[in-house]
Amino acid sequence: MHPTPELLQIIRERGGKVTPQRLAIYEALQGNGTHPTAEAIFDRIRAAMPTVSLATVYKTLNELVALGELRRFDINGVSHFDERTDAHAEVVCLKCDTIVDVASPGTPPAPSIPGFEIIGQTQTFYGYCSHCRQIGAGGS
Amino acid sequence: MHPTPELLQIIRERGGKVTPQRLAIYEALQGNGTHPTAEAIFDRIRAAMPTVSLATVYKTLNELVALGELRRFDINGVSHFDERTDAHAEVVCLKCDTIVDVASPGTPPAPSIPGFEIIGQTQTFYGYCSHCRQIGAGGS
DNA sequence: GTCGCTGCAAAGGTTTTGCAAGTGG
DNA sequence: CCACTTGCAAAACCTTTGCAGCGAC
Repeated sequence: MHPTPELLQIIRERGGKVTPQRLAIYEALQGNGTHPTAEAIFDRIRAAMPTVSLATVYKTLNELVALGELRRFDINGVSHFDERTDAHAEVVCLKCDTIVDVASPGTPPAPSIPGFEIIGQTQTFYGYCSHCRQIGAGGS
Repeated sequence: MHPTPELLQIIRERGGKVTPQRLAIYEALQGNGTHPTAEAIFDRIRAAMPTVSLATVYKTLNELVALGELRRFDINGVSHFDERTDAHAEVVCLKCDTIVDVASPGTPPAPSIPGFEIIGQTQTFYGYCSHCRQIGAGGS
């Protein structure tokens, strides 16, 4: 994702408007290695902007996804957003659904599938975070 | 995922019962590189078992996930199920959401995160399949 | 002043749940 | 027979949509 000033320019160039809501959402996304949900972003900006609506957050996030500035993916029926669109690795806790970016242990080469155009990739590691392991993440 | 006979044994050992529904669902999952949705499984077994319900399919699939026999993940708000739980690579079409397993171009080493227990991994490649590219998948 | 954006509330689609009836062991 | 499962339908959940009013430019 581009830094906020560039995002504002992109919006302007497309005939869009720079609103306080967009600004707040862009800022809330910057420097995030935690892949927040729409609701997490919502809560974050509501502190400074109590009247903002969840629908607006969704619209703005989807807009960024359409612009290729954000990657969206679902975990257990909930959408998460990743400001990184380049190849990287992430770790997912199967219990609390927390997702954390990690240093890629080595970018694997892209496979060649005839006719398929690859535009991005991630490595995903599943497991249990230290917090959930202490609570007890094993069977049942 | 284990082959059907072993799955039946696992169910029995846990005090469960071998029902025609479970049998049909296990069979429908075997040899699948396509990561079907619950509804896809539902349609598949309904041909031979018209009275089966979608709720039963969900319950059975979730049961297999809890047993570690199946991996579940969401694409655009819809759950897909993968019979492979080992490290492998897959390709996702961003337009039609089709997911296909591919030969892993090389399994990357797992990163070391203190306290985090890694139990599985996948490499995911995003892009557009040949079919969707012909229709026109670019911006718009 | 215009056009796009916001916020509200209601709709939409998928997945889960509760419970009576059915069935495997 | 008893306990586990099934199937139905309703509930729950997240996300999207429609529209009137507001605000950026």
